[in-house]
Amino acid sequence: MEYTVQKLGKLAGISTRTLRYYDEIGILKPARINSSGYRIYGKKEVDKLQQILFFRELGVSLDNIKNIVTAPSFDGAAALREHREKLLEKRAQLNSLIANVEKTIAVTEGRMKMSDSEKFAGFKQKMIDENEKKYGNEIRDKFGEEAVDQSNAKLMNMTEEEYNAVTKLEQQVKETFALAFATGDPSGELAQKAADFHKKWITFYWNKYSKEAHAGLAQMYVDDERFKAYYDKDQPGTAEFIRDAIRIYTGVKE
Amino acid sequence: MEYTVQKLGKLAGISTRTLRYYDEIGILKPARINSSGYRIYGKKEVDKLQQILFFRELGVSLDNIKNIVTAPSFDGAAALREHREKLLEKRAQLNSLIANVEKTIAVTEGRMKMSDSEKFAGFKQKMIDENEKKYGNEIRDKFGEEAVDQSNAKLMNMTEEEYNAVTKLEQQVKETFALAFATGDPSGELAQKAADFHKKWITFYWNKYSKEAHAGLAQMYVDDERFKAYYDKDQPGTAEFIRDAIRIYTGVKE
DNA sequence: ATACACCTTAACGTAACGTGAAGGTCAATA
DNA sequence: TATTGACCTTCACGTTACGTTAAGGTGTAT
Repeated sequence: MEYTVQKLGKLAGISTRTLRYYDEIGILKPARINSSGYRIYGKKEVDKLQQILFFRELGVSLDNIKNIVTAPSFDGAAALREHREKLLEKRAQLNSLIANVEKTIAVTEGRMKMSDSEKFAGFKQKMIDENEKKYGNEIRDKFGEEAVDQSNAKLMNMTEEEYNAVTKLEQQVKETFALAFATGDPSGELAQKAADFHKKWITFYWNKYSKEAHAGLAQMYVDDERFKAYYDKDQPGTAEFIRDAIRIYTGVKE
Repeated sequence: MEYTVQKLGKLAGISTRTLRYYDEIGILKPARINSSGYRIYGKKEVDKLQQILFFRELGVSLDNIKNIVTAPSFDGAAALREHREKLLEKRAQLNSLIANVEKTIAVTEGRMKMSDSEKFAGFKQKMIDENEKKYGNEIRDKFGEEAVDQSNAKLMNMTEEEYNAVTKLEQQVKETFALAFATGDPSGELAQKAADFHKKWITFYWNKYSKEAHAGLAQMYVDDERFKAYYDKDQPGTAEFIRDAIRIYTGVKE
């Protein structure tokens, strides 16, 4: 039995364009081309197409399918296991996406209050994620893997009360430094008060405090472009001001 | 505070290309263009970008984000609820994908036998899905919604034993018709035996049998291109042969 | 003067086809 | 025999959200 594109397409439930595309990318070539240039498929091609569509149903990319169905030595099972990992990852991402979307809906609808502990848990996780994504590498470079993991663990284990405290503290750090910046004096009372807030704030994340680490973090606010951009957002020069204030506060000279 | 593309990009953690693209599609235009043609963003744009990225994180398409952040009257919450539905659908698909992949892995690894009841359940579901996708509309047109739903329900409620029986029967139908086709006589003994197998087979799916419906189904094998393609796969003309045999068997004349 | 870090537009590439457009082939029909 | 009409063919653009050169202008420090 021989098939033209349309016949084979109808048999398999796919379009003729798909068959031409499969020919184009070399995943399924017709058995022969007749004198008019028509693609003619035979029994072997039908079977191969079934295989292709089977894997396609499983969400495998055509590129991978090509390897699976053309190279007889190719380990299809291994490819599928790898594929499974990717799918699981996708699902995990999708789950967290859905959780975030639902959270947002709940908040906008006013069904959930800001102090709601469920939302709180979600926000902590999100905060960790964001921290990791934004600064993860730099912080890891500077303080080592272990310290970051411990910091995250600490954040995860915070109670809601502690979380509220640290959030408030963060706010105070920002505000006080903004006010201090206006004075222009990093050794002034306001700036030193801000540096103290800052110390208390990081103490929530770090399990041990040292003047050196504190001063090091402050220096990073200036050195790392992303930190700097963040702190300089409203007032350019804030990052340097913070570093100077903390240097004075800790007594650590560059 | 004003920003060029790179500064804003670093602040927000995105590339300059992304900012230019957002300008291009009109989702985030710079506050102004300076004398050298540089894009200059202001505070308002920073805030808008934050919004955009927030929704982007939730997996909303830029097209939808555009509506959300540009039209002030646009109902963002409603858009999110719609988005949520899409995500849930995606997850459901992903789940069934993963289940199928795992099933396939298990089978290829020989961990699961063909008679395994878990796999059986999955296959039944897959069979229904495939039937629906391939022939659903045509069958619904001909026999009505209810009949199809009942047929599916019947399939779902089959025991494994029944399932094995129906699978075997299907095999017998195919083989016997193939042999009968070789004789060329639709009224011959073999063809009539095949028609009888076919009757028993469809009885597994239908909750009532009638000669007319049986003959009607047979006619559809010829009329519907996809059925025809399926039955003609190995031997062209098989669909007509089956119809003729069943017409004789049921005694229903066209 | 030159180097270097910025900025610009333009255009291709990505995955897997859908959707025409323009033009040849084949069988049946008026 | 000429003409439909249903096939077939090869381009080639559109889809999403950018990444990635390429070619060329701008700004500033040395």
